[in-house]
Amino acid sequence: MLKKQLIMEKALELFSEQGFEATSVQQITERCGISKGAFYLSFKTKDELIISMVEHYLQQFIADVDQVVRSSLSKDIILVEFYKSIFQAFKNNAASARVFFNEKVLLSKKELFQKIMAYDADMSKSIIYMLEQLYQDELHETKYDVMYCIKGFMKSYSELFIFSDIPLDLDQLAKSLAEKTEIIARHTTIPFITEELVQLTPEPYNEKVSQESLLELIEQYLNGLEESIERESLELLKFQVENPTYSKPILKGLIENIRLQPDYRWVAYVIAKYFNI
Amino acid sequence: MLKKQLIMEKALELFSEQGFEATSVQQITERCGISKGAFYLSFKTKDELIISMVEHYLQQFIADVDQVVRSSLSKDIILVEFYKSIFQAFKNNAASARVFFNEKVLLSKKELFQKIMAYDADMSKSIIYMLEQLYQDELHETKYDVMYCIKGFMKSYSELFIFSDIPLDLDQLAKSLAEKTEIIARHTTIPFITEELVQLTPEPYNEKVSQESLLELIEQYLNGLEESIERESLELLKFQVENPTYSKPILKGLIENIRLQPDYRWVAYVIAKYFNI
DNA sequence: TTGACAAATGACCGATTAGTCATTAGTATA
DNA sequence: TATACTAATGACTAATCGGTCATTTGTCAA
Repeated sequence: MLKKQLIMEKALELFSEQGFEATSVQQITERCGISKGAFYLSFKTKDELIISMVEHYLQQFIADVDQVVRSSLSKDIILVEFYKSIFQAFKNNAASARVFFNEKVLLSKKELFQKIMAYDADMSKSIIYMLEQLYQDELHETKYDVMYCIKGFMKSYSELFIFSDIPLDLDQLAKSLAEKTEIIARHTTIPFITEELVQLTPEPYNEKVSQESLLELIEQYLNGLEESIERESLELLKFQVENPTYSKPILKGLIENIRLQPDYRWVAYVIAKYFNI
Repeated sequence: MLKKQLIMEKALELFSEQGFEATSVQQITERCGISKGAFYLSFKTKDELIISMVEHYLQQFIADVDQVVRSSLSKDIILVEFYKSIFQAFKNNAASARVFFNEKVLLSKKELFQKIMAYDADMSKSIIYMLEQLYQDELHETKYDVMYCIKGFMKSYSELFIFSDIPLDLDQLAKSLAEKTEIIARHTTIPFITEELVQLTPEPYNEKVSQESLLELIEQYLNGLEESIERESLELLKFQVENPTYSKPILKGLIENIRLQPDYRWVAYVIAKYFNI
């Protein structure tokens, strides 16, 4: 487990410097100070490595954003907090962002392409959820356009984090983009992304979380967790997946316990989705 | 010259299908129906090929956009025409866009990275020029933010062309984005990209066009041009570069002649820049 | 100290790559 | 036809790649 993390860290550095295809397994193992054989004890192939890395990064990102979106923050600050969490993530993981948001070589690997599209759809859903909470019926036809604009702001402004090292005022940035979003939401009258258009775009194949696969996921995360409140919470939740008896508030509380552990936000996100919380 | 074009075309197909690194020179030559040796008569290395392709594509794109921006279209339609030209380019070159706007492997090649940044800066300048024409002093501090938003819209909405084949109404799209741009420009009050921030970002090394290099470029384009009004115009302009005597309107007229030939928009753009037109 | 097992090694393999160059094919001139 | 020149070929090389596996090293309990 630790070896896997080491490899992923060092590989990220190298991919960020040279790109995925241009980095050899040899180079990765050299930087890790391990042998080539040891690499293949952790990952079956080089592709499995990059897939794991992409999943890890995107899962964190999506779970982070979703947490803000589903939080009970008041309407007037939720947009600001939304942007803050996004760019905080960019700042903290500039190297990852460089590799995964840009290196679309990844897209030529069909398995990854599917997954990335699915994660992107998750992100879209979170944004739409936020917009619906914020504006309810005020946005008639322009909901999806506002969502596209938000994603455009993210893409455009994230370059500041990816291509330069200038220290940036995240609060100011978040405020500025929140205002822009607000303005677009309030004033747009000509929609382009209509409901029909959304229907036309092929729904990315989003593995619906089965009870089985969720139990497997939880088991996997339990392995990395020593005796603690978080572990107990996760164990309780595992039983609940098999045999639900607790009320929603209790479930939500248990999930929040898990979310406190940064590396466990993804499993919290998936469980919350499973219980529709 | 023709061989080069053939190679670039077929290579684009393959890169679009498999990515750059995953495509071998062998595959390219096979699809072209030529030998491996013949490839190396046209390009010194595989890298030189991808660099040429990126340059060709970006040059077309930038020259197209700049033409609209510098045109004498009335203020109320220029934004719409601007977006129309951009997405027309995306539509016509979806394959190129797929490869060059996304495959940022390219960025790991430092020479290309520099060039792409320089082209991006050209694009930014065109957009800023347009905004200054449109809003003059009405935009105080938010000029650069509006520019970032425009680039964000481009990035976000271009996905529709890159990841799906749904037929899209370009007019509607252009109108919708023009409205959004207008709204942002009129209402934004909280800037983030300040003049100082722009000063801080390292000016991309933009080869200033020397007389020599311009003459070389013109010569290169003259080779591909048979006897015609366009050729005569370009020849006249060549003499003007060496020894300027004509007035601006005449120069502008000659440049417009060149621009009529689609493949020659780039040289027209560079000459116009040289003469400050 | 021994023996049993797991963890880790790195030499090795077949496949593939970018790039070269001696050779040939094609064409224009005399 | 003979000569001279360029355009084009593809077998070849040296290097590198992802991945394997017989072997060694390290770590336990007995």
